[in-house]
Amino acid sequence: MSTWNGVPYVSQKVMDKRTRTAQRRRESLSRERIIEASIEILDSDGEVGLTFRALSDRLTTGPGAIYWHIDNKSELLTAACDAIIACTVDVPVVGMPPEAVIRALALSLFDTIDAHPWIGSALTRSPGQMPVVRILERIGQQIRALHVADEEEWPAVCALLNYIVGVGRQNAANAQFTRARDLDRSAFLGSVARTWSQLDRKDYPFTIDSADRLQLHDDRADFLAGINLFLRGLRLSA
Amino acid sequence: MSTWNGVPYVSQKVMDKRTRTAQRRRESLSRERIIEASIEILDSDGEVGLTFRALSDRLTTGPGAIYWHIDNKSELLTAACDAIIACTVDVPVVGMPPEAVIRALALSLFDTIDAHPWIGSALTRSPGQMPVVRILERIGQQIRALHVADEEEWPAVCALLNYIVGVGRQNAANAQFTRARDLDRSAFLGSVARTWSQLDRKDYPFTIDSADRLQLHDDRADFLAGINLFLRGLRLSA
DNA sequence: GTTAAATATGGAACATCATTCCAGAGATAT
DNA sequence: ATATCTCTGGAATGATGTTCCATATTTAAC
Repeated sequence: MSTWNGVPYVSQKVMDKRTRTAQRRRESLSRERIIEASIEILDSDGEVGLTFRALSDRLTTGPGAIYWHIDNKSELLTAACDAIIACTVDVPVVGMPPEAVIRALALSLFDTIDAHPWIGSALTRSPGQMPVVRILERIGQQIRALHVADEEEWPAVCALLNYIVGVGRQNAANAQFTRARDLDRSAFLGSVARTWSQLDRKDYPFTIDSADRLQLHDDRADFLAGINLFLRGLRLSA
Repeated sequence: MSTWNGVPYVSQKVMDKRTRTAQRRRESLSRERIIEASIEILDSDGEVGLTFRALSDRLTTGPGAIYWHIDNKSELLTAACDAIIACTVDVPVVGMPPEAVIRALALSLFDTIDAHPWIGSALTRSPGQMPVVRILERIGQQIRALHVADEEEWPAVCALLNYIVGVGRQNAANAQFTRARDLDRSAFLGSVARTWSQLDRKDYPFTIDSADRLQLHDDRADFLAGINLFLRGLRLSA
């Protein structure tokens, strides 16, 4: 069963058939159910927890049955990611100025990736495909509304998109790094800060001074500050 | 043999002994030689090509011998990444204004990640560790030289760092995606553009209009444009 | 209503990977 | 000379993504 990302992937005919044959299993296997179960596993056990064994256990089936509905693991991750991004990107827009919408959109994405760290890597894995395109489109519409110079439009959207996804991914990596070592956030930051402060001041003056700030800093606030820097730069050019 | 990233990892005593026992193998195995061979494999066959089998074949030894010098694959990737970043970050600074140094630094990193796509993911994998700290320090010093408001300094450095690494990673993912499908860059962009232009204009007006620009755009120029947006925003605040 | 094809299932098998184990070789220290 | 440490490399382990296939169920054709 082949599909294009994010676009309705089952024809109406197939859908009807599947509904009628629901008795084959108590709950018939379907792409939706597989993605749903994948998201549950990803949220509870992280990216490493999603194996075809764990997945077929949860769905009480074998790996072969899953492969009937899904091409491979990469596609599964992208689809799971898209299912969540599709909701995230649906942020109220009514009558807000473009810059406010961009801020809201960015924060919404930040919070979502924070809640589902595995999304970060999934987003990078599938360039030009649905989940990223959803974000691209929303940002693009708002940048257009800002009436930036024509030749600045595309680079600006690219930069924002890359920044948002980039920070999200980094946050995800931090979370994963922390989880893998059975630490919490402050313990993780503490250990990094300790390492930094032991560096040679001659070579790493800035990093050493940053060790303290690192422990106090607020990821979300820093993220927003970066967005604001972008927006300020854009305003100056317009 | 345990080590802290990037800091000299063999005591002088051990080093001496190893030099003396070079006859054990024609070329004695060492952390350096392993990292060197890893970089060669990574550059020629990409991240998926670096397996312990391929590595021990190239070094004509077994996996066990490698594990005597290296803790695990993740550490190996970080070390290989650091070996390259250490050179990359060493960009001439003499008498250039801070903004110019930042631009040079950013472009140097962009080009390096472009030449060694595997660096992109390696950078994200090890938050707070050596390769990233090298970049953090260089950017931090330049932002300091810009005399930004104190509370803006850290967020600005964070944003720049995340942007640079984020774009680098995305570029790497594109390259990997392209390579995995045996395409070249323009073929890849072409297929994405084709997909985009088949979207529903009602929902994706911006993306559809971007399909053409996508094929013509220059990654490096767009990257630099993003850097400039940042710098402009910073200038406005100072 | 019977039959042939299509759809769907799940368990076994396969190839590959990172990693561990271990028997032993070479060098050093006593 | 003997015991200890350093280092090697091949074999074994366990887990993974993916493929294969025998089988069951449903649909389409006659």
